Amino acid sequence: MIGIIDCNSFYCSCERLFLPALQHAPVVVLSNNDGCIVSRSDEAKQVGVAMGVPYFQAKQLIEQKGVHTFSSNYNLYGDLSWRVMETLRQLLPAGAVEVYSVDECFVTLDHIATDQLTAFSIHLKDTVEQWTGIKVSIGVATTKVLSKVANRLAKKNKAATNCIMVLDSPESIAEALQRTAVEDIWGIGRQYAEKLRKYNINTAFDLRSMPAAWVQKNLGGIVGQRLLRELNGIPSIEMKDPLINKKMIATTRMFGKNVTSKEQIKEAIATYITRAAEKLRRQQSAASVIYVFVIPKQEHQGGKFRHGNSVGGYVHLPHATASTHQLIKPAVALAAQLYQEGCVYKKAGVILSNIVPDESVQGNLFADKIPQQNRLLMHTIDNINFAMRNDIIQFATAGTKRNWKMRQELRSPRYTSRWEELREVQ
DNA sequence: TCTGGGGTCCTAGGACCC
DNA sequence: TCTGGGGTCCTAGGACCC
Repeated sequence: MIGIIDCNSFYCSCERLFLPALQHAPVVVLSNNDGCIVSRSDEAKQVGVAMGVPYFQAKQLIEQKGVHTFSSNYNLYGDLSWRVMETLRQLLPAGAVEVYSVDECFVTLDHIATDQLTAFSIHLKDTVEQWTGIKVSIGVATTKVLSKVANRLAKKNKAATNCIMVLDSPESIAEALQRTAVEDIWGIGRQYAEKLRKYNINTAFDLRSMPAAWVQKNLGGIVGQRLLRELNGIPSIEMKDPLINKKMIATTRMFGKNVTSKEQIKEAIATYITRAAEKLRRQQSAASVIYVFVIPKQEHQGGKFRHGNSVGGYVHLPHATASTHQLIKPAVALAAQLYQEGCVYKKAGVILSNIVPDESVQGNLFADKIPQQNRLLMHTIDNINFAMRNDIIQFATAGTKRNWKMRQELRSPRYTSRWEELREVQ
């Protein structure tokens, strides 16, 4: 059997952990740049704050209902996420935990007898809560998709389920599928949901009984096939090896305010490349393709919000590298090419791809030899930046003023990862 | 006035090969 | 006037996830 373990309102729970007075208060956390609402406590949901709406639209309701608001604090969430996952790794056999996102993981439970699954799930949930202070919900079934169905229902009916649901009989599975709308199935997004509704397929139960050929034709070929098999209890989405490295690494940001000068664009791209290269080195990889893009401000024409069209371009490097300064130069040159005088920019980003393991970087017959002393230099900079604070050492291209940086006006202290921001108790 | 960031997988279609 | 078949590789873009 497979379980999915999911932290309840994760970002909000992290914020509350250090402010116990907010334990039962409505809380929301905003996306980067204080743009949208990305996490809500149950109390915030109850007073009617919707998920994903722009902050400025929800602001009035938030103030009126006394909802506590935080900018996102990824240092804090990342650290607490690690603690939750580490706790689970200690409670389960080696290799049984697949971290799926910052607040979720799949676990294999094949070593637990079927009639013990509920008791064991309670044990996992209680231990995580006791060791980390974070509450989780657990769904268990024969496939990933079905465990997601179980998890969602458990979380929706906390009082009745104690946040745990095990689907271990054909009857319980059928009932759960009947209670799940198509758009709530893992793998069905807006487009597919709309299509399914048109064919009068409204619940997961309806979808499960569709013929394979129909699903193949209408739901993205083999993606749909896999989903259908999973709904029918046949495992078709494998557990992933957590050690597999990323195939692309992106760093992209909205600007805190409108950006118009070429210098600012170049600074931003240099800063993003620095971040992306750090991520690259952390997984001991090197990249040989750099994609750089900028997004101009969209002309306002009423109706639905959308970004302007992204303007971007590639550079293929002669050999893969993880050195910031080897990446920065071509990236900034490309940014300068993309820049257009008189244009107002809202967002920019870099994506590194063609990623290979660092030790097996292919030599290039026609390019100069790779200077090896870079690696030691980069390693030293990473260590100093990690231990002291971000960017105590940085490349000059990245700028010193950075007046384009994102807004984060409501960020809580990084309680668990910075000495100078430790929680103080009088 | 103000709308996030970072990923994965798959498909279709073009270029190119013999 | 007549113009094949089969395959691979690459890229752009779509759909999805949290």
